Amino acid sequence: MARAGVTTERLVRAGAELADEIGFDRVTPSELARRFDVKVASLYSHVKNAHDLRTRIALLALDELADRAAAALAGRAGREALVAFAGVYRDYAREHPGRFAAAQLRLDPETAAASAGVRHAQLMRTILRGYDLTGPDQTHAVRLLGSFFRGFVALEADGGFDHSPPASGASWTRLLDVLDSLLRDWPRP
Amino acid sequence: MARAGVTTERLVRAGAELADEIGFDRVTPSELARRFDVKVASLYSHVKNAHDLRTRIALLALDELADRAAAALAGRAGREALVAFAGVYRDYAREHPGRFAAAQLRLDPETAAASAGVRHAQLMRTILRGYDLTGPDQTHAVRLLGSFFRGFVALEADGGFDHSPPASGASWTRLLDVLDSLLRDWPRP
DNA sequence: TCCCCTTGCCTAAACCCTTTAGGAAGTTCT
DNA sequence: AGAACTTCCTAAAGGGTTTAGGCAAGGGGA
Repeated sequence: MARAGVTTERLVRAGAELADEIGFDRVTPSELARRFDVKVASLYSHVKNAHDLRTRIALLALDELADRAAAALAGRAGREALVAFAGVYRDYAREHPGRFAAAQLRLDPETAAASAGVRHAQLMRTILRGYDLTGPDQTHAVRLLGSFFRGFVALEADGGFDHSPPASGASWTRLLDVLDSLLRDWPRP
Repeated sequence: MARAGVTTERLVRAGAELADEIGFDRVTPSELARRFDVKVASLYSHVKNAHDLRTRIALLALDELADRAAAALAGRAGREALVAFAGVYRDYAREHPGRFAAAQLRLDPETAAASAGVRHAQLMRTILRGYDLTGPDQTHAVRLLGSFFRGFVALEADGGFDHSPPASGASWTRLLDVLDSLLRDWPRP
């Protein structure tokens, strides 16, 4: 009987595609098996279980995102870096809604520690090198940016900005300006 | 045969409790039926289907949140209002993680329009009455606050701030100060 | 080349969740 | 009490998840 050539690698990659097509929550071993024209049970040699599959997709997404962010930040600083990083983040969410949803899967602490989430934190600190922030306030600023990016993109994805002007893109651009200004002129405690 | 006294109301309320106990994604008709000591099929007289149940829980959470926010904002303005609103939001997420997750369920446009989400937007505008913001920048500011609140609380819930100091609470307090300062001194375009 | 061993995929089966159809028992109103 | 309605039930179909056990394809070694 001919082999379909399923591997963990290909499974995860296909799962990511599938997530972008039909939504991360509908990515199931069953659906994937259908796509590979293989019986469901066959997947369980490559992936521990459904949760394992979803976790691997999440890790893939985090990795891709960190790769793009790193590329975008190369050679930039300050405002330019901020805008570049933010653009990567938002574009990824729009191009790959399923992967982006996956990236927000809650990971258990050990998995999270080994994930690209750590790289993300590092990259954010890189952005701030262009501004004059030190000590705890640097961490606070990282958290402000991270929260804003994540919150904005999530709200946008949920259509939260659709039913009143201005368009979400206008807010995005303007708010990046505002944040740049805030970082340059960070209030003293 | 004795009746269990199931109603849509009690079902949704129990579903919300359940969400806080075991997570919103694990709230299922089956689990609820077990809690009410009733056969699963019996629920379908009170609730259209699983999705309907989840939507109702989401609407309940949005309503509760708006109620609390409205109460907290009464008689406050400016910085005080900002801190009060933010506190309500974060406390609710910590006290009721399942309900909070439910509140972020993606609703179809009609349902969303009829939800308390609209009240939320209104309340945020109330906060800004204490600051000197008009026109599009007022909307941008609302979106900044909404994105930050949502993003921060989500990241905090996912344990994103757990593995490096300072504690997330310190960032929260400090960042509210920073945002207050930003709103008072909003940069010109 | 032949054998063997690993590995990929299969069948079978158990279990749980969702949803619909149709029926019986309890409740309410007249 | 009888009619009408509501609540809850049984039965059954349809999927998704997961494990156990088996057959055969493909690669490595004698």
